[in-house]
Amino acid sequence: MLTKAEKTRQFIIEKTAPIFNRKGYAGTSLSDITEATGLTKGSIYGNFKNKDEVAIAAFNYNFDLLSEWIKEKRDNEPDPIKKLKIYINVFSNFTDNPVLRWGCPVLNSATEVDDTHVDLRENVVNAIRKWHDSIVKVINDGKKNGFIKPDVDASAFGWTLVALIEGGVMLVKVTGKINTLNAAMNHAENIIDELAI
Amino acid sequence: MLTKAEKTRQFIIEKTAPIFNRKGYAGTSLSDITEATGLTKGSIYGNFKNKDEVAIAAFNYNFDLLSEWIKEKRDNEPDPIKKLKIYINVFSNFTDNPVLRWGCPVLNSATEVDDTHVDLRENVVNAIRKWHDSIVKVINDGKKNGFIKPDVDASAFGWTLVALIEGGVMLVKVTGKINTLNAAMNHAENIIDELAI
DNA sequence: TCTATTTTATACCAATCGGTATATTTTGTA
DNA sequence: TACAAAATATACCGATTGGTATAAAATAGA
Repeated sequence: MLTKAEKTRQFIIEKTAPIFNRKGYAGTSLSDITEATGLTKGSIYGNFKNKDEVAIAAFNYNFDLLSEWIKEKRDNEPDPIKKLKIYINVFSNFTDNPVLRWGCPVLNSATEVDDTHVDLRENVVNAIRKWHDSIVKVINDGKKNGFIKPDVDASAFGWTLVALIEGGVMLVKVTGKINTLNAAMNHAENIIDELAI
Repeated sequence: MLTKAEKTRQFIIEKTAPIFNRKGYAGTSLSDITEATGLTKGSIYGNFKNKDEVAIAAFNYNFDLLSEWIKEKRDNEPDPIKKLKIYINVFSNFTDNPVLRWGCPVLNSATEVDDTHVDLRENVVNAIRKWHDSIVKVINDGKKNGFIKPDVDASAFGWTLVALIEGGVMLVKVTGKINTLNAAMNHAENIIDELAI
């Protein structure tokens, strides 16, 4: 059974995760946190060491939520080509996703995090690596099962795909023009199709 | 002749531009500005209305510096395919560039700027548009002169290229692994080659 | 139900934030 | 060189920042 504190901790994470994603680490203040939760500073600091710890928990919560969203759709799809297109689909329809609606946590955190927030940075790098690994795995499985060309550089393709997605998300977020993201995602779909044997 | 104030204004911009690029708008404080310039608040506010105005001037200074860096190399190159590859080359060797060494101003500002900083946002959007336009122009000129396939969607290609570049820059900045950017840039080179007739 | 422990609230801290009124200094010109 | 105007420095403002010591309240086990 969850103790009161564990429940409160989870409650704080859930309530502040969207705020950290939207306003960033530096942009989210303690008063933002107390306001969103209805709790006081004493309660926040009783459950977290400092703001960094809340930020890290919030980032991981956001990333896990997004990963789960993708994983569900991906696992229902046997064809590796279609598996890869799930990523494109999710980000193309980013407004449907409760996390992405307020921006991509990876992109938002990645640009903000500098050398002063070492712990948060480590978590972001780890998240990106997990994401990349999941793409590489789909490709390698696809090779094994004869769906994807054996000479494809899975790692390089993975980074290219992530770059296209994140760059596209950045463009649509700042310009407000969906065609910017669409252009990048259409291209991504094309290069995914070219992986097929 | 430049008045004293005009010279000071320029001096403030030059000294703070790298800081705004590295630490972001919210992350750069007035004391960062006074420290970097050796001036006092009074002098800063005598030449700028507020911090926003300094941030905007710094962003435009960074972007113009980067644009000029690219334009010089691009104008020396008659072949449109090679012209396009200049963009890739500049970002691949981002450590050589005095602006990019501290991050891409477009990427850094784009993710941070929200609805509260309308003016800065407008400047960022404008910069991205200029960048996109310059790519579109190279492609259209290339079509006219028979170097580039006539059925290429110049606008879509431009957004795809920008997405690849910015996504790649984000990846290398946060992971510290150059192969992430290289993968995206190698792919970009390939799709540029495919434009050729 | 009593009590020890955990959890939350209150009240405060020094430091820093962006910004401004005013005094001082520097500048360009007559 | 004198003097008005422009530019810079000083000293301050209230608000907010992240954080903490301690008191009050809620919880859980006996």
